[in-house]
Amino acid sequence: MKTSNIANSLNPSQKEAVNTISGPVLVLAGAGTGKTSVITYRIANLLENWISADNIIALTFTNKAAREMKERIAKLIDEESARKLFLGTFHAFCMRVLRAETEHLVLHSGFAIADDIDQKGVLKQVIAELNFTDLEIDLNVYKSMIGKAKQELELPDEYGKKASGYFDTTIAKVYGKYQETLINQNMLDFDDILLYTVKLWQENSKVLDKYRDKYKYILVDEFQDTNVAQFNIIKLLTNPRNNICVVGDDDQSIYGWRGAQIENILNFPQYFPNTKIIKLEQNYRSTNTILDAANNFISGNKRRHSKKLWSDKGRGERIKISISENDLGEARFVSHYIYKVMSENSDYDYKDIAILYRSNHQSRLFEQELRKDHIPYRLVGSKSFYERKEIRDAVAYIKLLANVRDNQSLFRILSVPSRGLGKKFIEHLRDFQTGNSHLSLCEIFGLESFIATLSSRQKTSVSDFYSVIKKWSHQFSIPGDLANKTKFFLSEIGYLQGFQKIYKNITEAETRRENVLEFINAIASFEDSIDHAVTMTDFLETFSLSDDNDKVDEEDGNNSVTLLTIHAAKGLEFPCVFIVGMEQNMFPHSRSLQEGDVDEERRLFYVALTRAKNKLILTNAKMRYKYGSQSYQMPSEFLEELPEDLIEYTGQKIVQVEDDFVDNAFSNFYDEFDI
DNA sequence: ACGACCCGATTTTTT
DNA sequence: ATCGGGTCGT
Repeated sequence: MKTSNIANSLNPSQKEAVNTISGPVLVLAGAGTGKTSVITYRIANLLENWISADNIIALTFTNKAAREMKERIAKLIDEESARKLFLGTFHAFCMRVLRAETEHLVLHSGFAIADDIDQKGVLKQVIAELNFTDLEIDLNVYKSMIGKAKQELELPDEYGKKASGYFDTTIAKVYGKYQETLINQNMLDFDDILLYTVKLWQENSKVLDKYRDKYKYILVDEFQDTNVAQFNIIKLLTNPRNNICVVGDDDQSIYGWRGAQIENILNFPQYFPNTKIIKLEQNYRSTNTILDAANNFISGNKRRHSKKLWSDKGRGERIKISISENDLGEARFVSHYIYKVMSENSDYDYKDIAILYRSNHQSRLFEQELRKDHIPYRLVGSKSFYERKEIRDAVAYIKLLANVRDNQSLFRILSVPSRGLGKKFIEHLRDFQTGNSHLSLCEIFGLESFIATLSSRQKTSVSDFYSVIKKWSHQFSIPGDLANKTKFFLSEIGYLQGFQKIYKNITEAETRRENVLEFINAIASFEDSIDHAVTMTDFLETFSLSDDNDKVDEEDGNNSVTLLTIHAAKGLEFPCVFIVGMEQNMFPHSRSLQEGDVDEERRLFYVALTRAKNKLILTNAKMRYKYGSQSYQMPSEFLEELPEDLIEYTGQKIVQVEDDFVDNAFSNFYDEFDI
């Protein structure tokens, strides 16, 4: 890459971010300010300065971000360097470390990643074993408390030691046993991936030094989303050189509920003395009307690095606000408005339009109305192909093969299709294991002494099942030919044959079977994408660590309106954006109002506003059905903070109002709006 | 073992 | 309204 190249394509702040090679750098990259360009050019510039590609590590949160950056970098530098540098997610990087350092871990080689469902299964089992079933603590509470502890690097005994109340001690006990169970099954969960890496490095300086020596230049994307564990990974890796560049936007920190510590970016200059702070404020996306509204709104938040976005895109149109009588009216307004936009602007396509909402369930009415009006749409983040029951079952089968100690997978598929081995049988199996605890449940199937305790019908079932598992786990220990082997295995184990038995509706059975075959195709294309023979463990790891967008076939490079949550919209942009459900308790969400932490909710609105390039339409309804009954809604408090001169109210003549709320006391709240 | 029925919850979800 | 989980009856 030529230095002149940088000069031509970057603005002065971006250049500074690219050219400040050593020492800690904090790049505050507002929405749409060319953050990705900075990271990619910065990497190119490091290489230009004779820094070797394998001394560079760039960490992202999503595979998508990593992929996009790789593509951009590939255009700037030579392919070999692009291959040598590490550019990937925190989790992918840490898995690489853990696989390489397995000897220092409590896990054995070939350990597997427990997904959400596995975690819940293990928890359920643990709670039962501890006789905590009647404690009225929801499974998800255990899960999130344990997750939080792990993200904050607290191991079970530390957590137990500082636990005081009954609640905490209960969580501590479950946490301890949960961890034990996972380890016994040679598994780790997502949070463990980070936790184990930190602990490994903290406890083993030789290992840490190895990685410190290797990765001399560190870049982190979306830094505002890092949690305690991730911050520690960075901090450990960076010392003592401190050649670290983090890029992020505190105003777009919307994952606090998932453990992200906004303090990491707010206090970065304190954590890393002599930090150079670079603000990117020139926006390449939106009109100044939109930016002013966003700037003005977010300046209401106290704890933030101040910045003010601007662009050279002129004033643009005012932001529209539409108030409908009810939720259906709102959906119809949006659908009709889309029609209007499309007919008035020949340069707009359906794909230029997005409908953003706070919670997923809000999509329903919009889908309904868009369908009615024959407007093509696509839903982002709905239940993916891989969440379907039949796919999960198929995955459980191959997970069991790759790791016979995976009890959750065993339980899942033991009765799919039914083999006469049900709840009673599992109980019996568990009892038997108590005396043979060194063996996994699946391995017990091969024990003569166990077979002897079964009825003749069960004997046949168990030995048939076990012999197929045994045969194929041997087959799968040889790398390569995964898709074919999977097909034969699933067939022999009776799964591919069993669909009519599982799903009595014939067409349903056929569809599900086709889905599984499609999944096998996905395995095949994974194999094709790698230039050497791969193992099932390789596939499963890539599968577990990949996000749903990856997994979903990119069938639609199509032209349709996008429906998605604001969270899912982060990082995206659209010429025309609708933000719907602008009502108190919807947005801001009632939960955040109860918990008194509206700042993150405000940042979420900021993210929503800054998605729009030209047209921005905010809508709400005076009444909507909530949980099956009517609820009168007040307008969102956020609307009050939009400067008068940037907005205009838009009529709703096209909306046929079904119900009459004129006498309703709540409608007074709308008097202040001059419609 | 499996399906019918009841109850309760119900924000967001990068890996 | 709707979904998932759990229980109960067959």
